[in-house]
Amino acid sequence: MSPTSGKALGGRRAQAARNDEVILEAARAVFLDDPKAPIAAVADRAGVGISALYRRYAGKEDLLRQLCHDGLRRYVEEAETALAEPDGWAAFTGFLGRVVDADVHSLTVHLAGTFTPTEEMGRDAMRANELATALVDRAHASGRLRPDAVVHDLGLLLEACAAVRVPDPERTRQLRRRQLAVLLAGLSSVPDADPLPGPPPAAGEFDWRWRRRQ
Amino acid sequence: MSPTSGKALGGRRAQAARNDEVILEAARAVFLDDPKAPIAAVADRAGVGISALYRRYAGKEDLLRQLCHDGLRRYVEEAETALAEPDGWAAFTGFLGRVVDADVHSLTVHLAGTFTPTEEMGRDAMRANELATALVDRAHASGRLRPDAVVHDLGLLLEACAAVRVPDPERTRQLRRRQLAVLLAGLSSVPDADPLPGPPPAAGEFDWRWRRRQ
DNA sequence: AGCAGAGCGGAACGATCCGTTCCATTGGTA
DNA sequence: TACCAATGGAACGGATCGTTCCGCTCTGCT
Repeated sequence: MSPTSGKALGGRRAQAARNDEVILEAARAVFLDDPKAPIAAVADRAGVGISALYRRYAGKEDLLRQLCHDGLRRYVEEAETALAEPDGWAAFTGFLGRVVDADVHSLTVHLAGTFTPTEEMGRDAMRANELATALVDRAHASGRLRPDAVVHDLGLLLEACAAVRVPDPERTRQLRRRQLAVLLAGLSSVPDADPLPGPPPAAGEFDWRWRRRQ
Repeated sequence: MSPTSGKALGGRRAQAARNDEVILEAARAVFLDDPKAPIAAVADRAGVGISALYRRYAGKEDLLRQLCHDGLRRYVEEAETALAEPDGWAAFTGFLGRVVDADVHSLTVHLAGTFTPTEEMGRDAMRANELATALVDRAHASGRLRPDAVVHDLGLLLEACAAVRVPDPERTRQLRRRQLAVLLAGLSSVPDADPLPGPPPAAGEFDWRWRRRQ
C-alpha cells in the first residue's frame, strides 16, 4: 500500500496521519460543547481547512456517527474492564467514575438522533445494556446498592453528571465527580430508607433519543 | 382606559385577553422543550398568528426575557413559601420539589444568555440567592443536611433534575422526582460518610451562563 | 346603520448560517 | 522533472428565522 512501507512516515504523509488524530480530537471537543456546531468550527479548532475534513469523512453525518460509535465502544470497554474487578461495588463506582470523566454520555446520547445509526451500533448498544445490567446485578449482590435501584437509573445518573458543565474542562470534571459522589451516596443502601418514588425508569424509555430529530 | 371599564370584557377584547395567557403558556412549553426554537413554533403551538405575538412583545428577545423573569420570580416565591415552614428539612425538600416540578431551572438558566438582562432581574437573582442560602442554613440547623453540602450544590442538583426529560411531561415529572429523591438521600447526613470530593461549587461559578451567547 | 380602528393571520422579505463543492496551490515522491 | 495526493479556503445553493407588512374581520362607538 504505502510506497514507503516499513519505514516511518515522513513529510506530507506524516502530516496527514497526524491530522487524522487532530481532527478527531477537535471534533470531539467541539461537538461535546455544542452538538449542533457547524462543521467549520471543527476545522478551525483543528487548525486545518475544510477539505481535510471532507477527505476523511463523507459528510457531517458520517463524522457524527463515527464519533458517537467511538463513545459507545468506550462505554463497552470500560464496562468490561470494570467486570474484571472482584469487588462488585468498587466495579460499579469505578465504572461510573471513568464513564463520567470521559464524557461518554454526551458523546453517545446527545449526538444520537443527528444521524441514522448503523446495525453495528445497535448491536453495541445492546451489549452495553447487558454489561450495565451485569454491573448493577453485582452491585446489588454486594449489598451496598439500595435494593430499589434499577439498571436504568444509570441513565438518569449519567445524564445528571453530563448536565454539569462550566467553561473550564478540569473544573467540570471536579464538579461532576462531586455530583457523582452525591448520587452514589443516594444510591447506597441504608437501613430504614424511604423507597424511591414513582415507577422506575424502564427499558426503551430513552429510545426516543435515537429517533431522527430536526 | 377600557371603553367598557367596570364590565366583564366580551367579544374581541375577551379573545385578546385569553390570548395573553395562551401565548405565554405556549411560549413556556416551546422554549422549555428547545430554548432555540423559532418564534413561529410558539405561534403555532398557541394556535394564533405571528402578529398576535408581535402585538404583545417587542421581539423574540423581549419574550424570552419576560419568560425567564417569570421563572425567577416563581423561584423567589417558592423560597418565601418554604421559609414559612417551621421544619427546616421539610422546607428544604418541599422547596426543591416544587421548583423541580415547575421546571423553573430550565426557564431561568437555559434561557439565560439569549437576552440582555434587566437590572430588576439582577436584583431578583440576588434575592433568590439570599433566600436559598437561608433555606440551606436552616436545613443545616435541622441536622439532616450533610455538613459538607453548600448552597451552590443546589445549582448542581437542579441542573441534574432539569436534565431529565422524556417526551411525556407527566412521566418527566415522575422521573425527576425519583432523581431528586436520590440526590436528597445523597445529601442527607449519615454517620461515617465519606466527605464530598473536590472544591465545592462557589458563588459566581455559574455566572457565565448569563453572558451573552451566540 | 355606518364607520374607525384594534386585533389578527400569514405571506413575503432580507439577513444569516451552514453543508458541500470546486479549484488553485503546495510539496513530497518516483 | 513530472505527477498527484493533500490541502486551504472561496464560492454556491439551500434552508432557517426574525421581522415587517398588507388585507381582512369584527367590535364598539356615534
